[in-house]
Amino acid sequence: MSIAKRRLSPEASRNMALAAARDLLIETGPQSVTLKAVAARIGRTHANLLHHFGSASGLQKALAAYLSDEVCGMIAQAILKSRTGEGTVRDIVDLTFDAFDKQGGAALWSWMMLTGNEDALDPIVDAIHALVDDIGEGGHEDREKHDDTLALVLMALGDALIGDRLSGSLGLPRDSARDMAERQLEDALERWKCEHEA
Amino acid sequence: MSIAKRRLSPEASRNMALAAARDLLIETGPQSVTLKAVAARIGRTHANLLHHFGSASGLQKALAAYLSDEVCGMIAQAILKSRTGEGTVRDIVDLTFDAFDKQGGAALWSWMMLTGNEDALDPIVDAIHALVDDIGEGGHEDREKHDDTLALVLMALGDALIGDRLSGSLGLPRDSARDMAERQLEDALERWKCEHEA
DNA sequence: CAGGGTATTCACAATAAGGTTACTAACATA
DNA sequence: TATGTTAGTAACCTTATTGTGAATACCCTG
Repeated sequence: MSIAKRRLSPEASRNMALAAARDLLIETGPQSVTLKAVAARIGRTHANLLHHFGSASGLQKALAAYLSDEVCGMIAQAILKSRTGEGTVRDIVDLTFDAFDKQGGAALWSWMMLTGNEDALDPIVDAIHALVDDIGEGGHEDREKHDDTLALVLMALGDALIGDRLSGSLGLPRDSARDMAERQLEDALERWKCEHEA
Repeated sequence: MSIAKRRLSPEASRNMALAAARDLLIETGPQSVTLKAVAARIGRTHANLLHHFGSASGLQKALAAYLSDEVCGMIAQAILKSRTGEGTVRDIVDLTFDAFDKQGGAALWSWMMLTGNEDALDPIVDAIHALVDDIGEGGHEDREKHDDTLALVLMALGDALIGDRLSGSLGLPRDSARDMAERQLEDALERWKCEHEA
């Protein structure tokens, strides 16, 4: 993870730190994303991170932007692929769920909300905005589809947080939520197709 | 909130503390549910809470149990009412969403998950289990319905955490998620009715 | 009323996190 | 080579939170 000994460029240093912070977030949860822990991962001191990010919440905000870009980029790809027929609806569902689950989106986002660090949420919201703009080429179809986007994202977030525990408790297989989301999204697309042809 | 000066019974003391902790959780988020802050609310010292709950995580676990009972009780009532025709599907949706949103369920639950305090989740899962058992009198219809329960709860959790921010960003009214959940739940009930009659 | 149990507090310690300041040393450039 | 800029560090501070142990003061029961 940490190779270079010293005197990295500011950008390289920041990127190393952000990657380490992301890994830490995914592995051990948001509470362990501290200046000291992140610094230790890249062989630096916590004072060094303060030098680069200004403050602890500065690091968090940068991490939010970093993660949002990474994740929204992947989702955008999946949606574009599904549009040209290369990908399926299930791909979109899986990527969205993974973004929140395996890639730490849920941990980060809900942590920001719960700790009231709402500034750090701006880059996330911006990224989603860009993603939605990216997808809806026109503008006529958007409003109806946004309902389904909302439902998909909310389920993905909820599933990442408590899906494991809850589905287990209900006696359901682990990917029930994904199945549900897929079904609902397909219904919505079909409904939209019908209306579009009429 | 705090009237009695001293020497409450252990039970009364615990209940006062838990109610204060719940209010604190709802008003200012889980991070502010500290021994000191809760103690201040009821005119006690943090050492006193340690005496009653053993440790900080003991308090959290007790709070989880307290909240789960409160919340699941309300939902159970709504479901039973809807069954006798006194209540609507929307009532179930609203109560579930409120349980996570206004009553602090989302903050508490996701906090427990994110901080890895999974022991504290047991009472929540137990309460949900009891709720589900309570509702499904038979056993034949359960498995199909559990899918919809899962989707409802996941959306409610997600909505409580980021619904405000996300629906705003998508240009949707604040209760879009509730509308979606209501629609999906009604579809599910109708589907189940058809199958049941056949 | 005396006594014991215990709810409650006080004073203190330990830890961990963010932050500040002054210093060192690498790199670019004149 | 001299010099300014800045990545990086070490040492310290402040604060918040959890936790401990001894000491009080209340209340019930004998």
